[in-house]
Amino acid sequence: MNIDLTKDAVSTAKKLIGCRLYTIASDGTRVGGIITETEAYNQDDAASHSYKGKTPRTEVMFGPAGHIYVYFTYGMHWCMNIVVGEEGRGEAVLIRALLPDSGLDIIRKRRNNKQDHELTNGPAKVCQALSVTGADNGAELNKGRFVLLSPKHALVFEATERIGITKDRHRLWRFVAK
DNA sequence: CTATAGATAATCT
DNA sequence: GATTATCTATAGG
Repeated sequence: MNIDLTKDAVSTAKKLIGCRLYTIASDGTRVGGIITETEAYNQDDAASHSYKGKTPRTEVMFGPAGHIYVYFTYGMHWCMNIVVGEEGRGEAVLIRALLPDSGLDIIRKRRNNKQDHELTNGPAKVCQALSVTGADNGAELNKGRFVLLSPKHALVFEATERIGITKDRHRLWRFVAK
């Protein structure tokens, strides 16, 4: 992994498109694939959990880059971010979608045998497929069960408005591979 | 294919 | 008490 995660959230969110993200299953299988959709959040952004400063929930966001920030939402879903930027700035990149390329059997099982195009095309689906929960909050990439690898090939992407937010909609901080 | 309702609990006001 | 960085099932075109 040679991506520099200590740059700002917007540029890092773009660089993460095409990277490969996996978690290691209990049998050693790598489960995950190529990141195809990300969103950037930082402390100046009213849509960000870090906007109002450090709280018990957002503590990890204000820690060092390269750790995982996991949050629970809508009463039933987990979503995962990669903490980026300089420590203390409260920046992170939400992993919204993957193109699975490893551990497909495990992913299908965890995702209740959904159609292939619906396995990991949403942030809570990614967490379910990679078995990420609140227990993983604060974990460090490439140390424990999380693996992040550089892209094999650069991907073309576009910038759009972020999904599911009501504040600061105008920022084009969602990045989607074409 | 699009549109919409309902589920359901942590977090913050 | 309101909001929420969502997903699924279902109804309709």
